[in-house]
Amino acid sequence: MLSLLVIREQTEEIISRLERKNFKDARAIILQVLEMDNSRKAFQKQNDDNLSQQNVLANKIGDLFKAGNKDEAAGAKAEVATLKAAAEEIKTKLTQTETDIYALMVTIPNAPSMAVPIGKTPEENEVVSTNVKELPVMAEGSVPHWELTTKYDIIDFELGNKIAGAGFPVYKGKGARLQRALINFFLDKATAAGYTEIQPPILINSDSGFGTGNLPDKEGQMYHCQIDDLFLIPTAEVPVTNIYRDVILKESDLPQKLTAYTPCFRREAGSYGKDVRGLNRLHQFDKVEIVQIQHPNKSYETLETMRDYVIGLLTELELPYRVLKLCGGDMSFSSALTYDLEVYSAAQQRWLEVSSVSNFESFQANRMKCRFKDADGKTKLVHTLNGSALALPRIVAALLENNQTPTGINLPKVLHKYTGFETIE
RNA sequence: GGAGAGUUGUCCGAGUGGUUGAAGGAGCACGCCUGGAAAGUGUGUAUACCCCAAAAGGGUAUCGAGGGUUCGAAUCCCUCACUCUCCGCCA
Repeated sequence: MLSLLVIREQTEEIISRLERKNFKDARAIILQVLEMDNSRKAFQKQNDDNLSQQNVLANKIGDLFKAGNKDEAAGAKAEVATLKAAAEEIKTKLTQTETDIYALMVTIPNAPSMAVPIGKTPEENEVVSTNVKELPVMAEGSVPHWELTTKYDIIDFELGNKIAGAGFPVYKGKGARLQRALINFFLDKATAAGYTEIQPPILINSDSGFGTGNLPDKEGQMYHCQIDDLFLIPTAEVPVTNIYRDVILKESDLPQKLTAYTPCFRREAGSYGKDVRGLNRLHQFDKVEIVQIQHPNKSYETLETMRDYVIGLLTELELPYRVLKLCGGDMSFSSALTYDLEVYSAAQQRWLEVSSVSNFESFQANRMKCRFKDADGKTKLVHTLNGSALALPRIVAALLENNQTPTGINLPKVLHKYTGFETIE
């Protein structure tokens, strides 16, 4: 969530940034937060003063008892009782105000960077770069990936239905091998780029879910193991970023760069139709994630680096891609600036999102209490960033569709040493 | 799953009701000492919120988490979480 300090100090800026995300009544809500915070301060002052007096009396009573002065001690006890009675009401007001502020704060999305394009729908996202001059047209006889997977018997959706349900495909033979190859390729590349590989838990508790902004309100997106009150991760971002929950780093520790491969689980409640056909949208999928914890002054240049890193992956995979800077209306709740990377599927004649790279600024850090000590010894919130590098299913879909020939699918050269084969036939 | 022990600051570790935010030690930072270093020595070394224009200074809270007893709790009671040991089960 946004930090109250920032809201207080940069009120106008925050309001105009929130308006960029089409956040309704941004001004009214921010001003309300400030007003509530002012009453909170007043209540806290009263409460602290009251407690302070109680402490003074408690010490005095101790001394009186030692001196054997029981009568005076009894008088002081009566005074404390009076203070306590008064404290109860103040304390209630304070707690209530804090609860109200918190309830309001968690509903406020992150304020977008001023670089975010204004807009409401995905059509208003800004294309910032692409390696596609003209949209490729598929050769005659080309088919979408869900036909190819059956033709070559590499992914079995029906079998997955039997075992778990729709959206849980079974990868077989070269299909399974291709998954493993991509995971290794992505992890090797990330390691070479300076990221430390992590294998995190793929179940998380609610504190972790809160830290990255997946809870509250987005429970519906995650699978929940009720007996143990644990959630299956929707992305490695959650366990990996939460490594830094309640941590105070040294300035020299920044940046922290981590990568992790995990399966990801998403309920995708309400999704249906041809957009979810085949590999386009799954309940379980594989993804390699990159995460950075960075100094606030450097987070945006880091975001560019991470975006370019992902572009490098797509280039090596020889896929047609484009990079979008998301407009205010299409951004996630927690993000301050997001680049989406999409690959073109000529067989489906549509762009498929394969990566989302975001700077959360201090939004997650504030929830997680991840801070660093700056040169002056002051404790400040870090900035967190992450990106998919990459999500497998749509990459696989694009690889299959774009590289199909009548006799088989030719895999890009970089993958050969990982797969151990060059074509799927 | 059964039985027992434990959870204190960056770390180790004292502390069973009264200036204990917390002894002592280590580490770290800065200074002195030194030709330089080690040793020695001095000082400092949590987080959040609040008061104060700011600094200085002050207040409140925090000894796993939450609740209770008490004028007063790291210290007593209850609940929960986690860790360790032994037994059982098991990839």
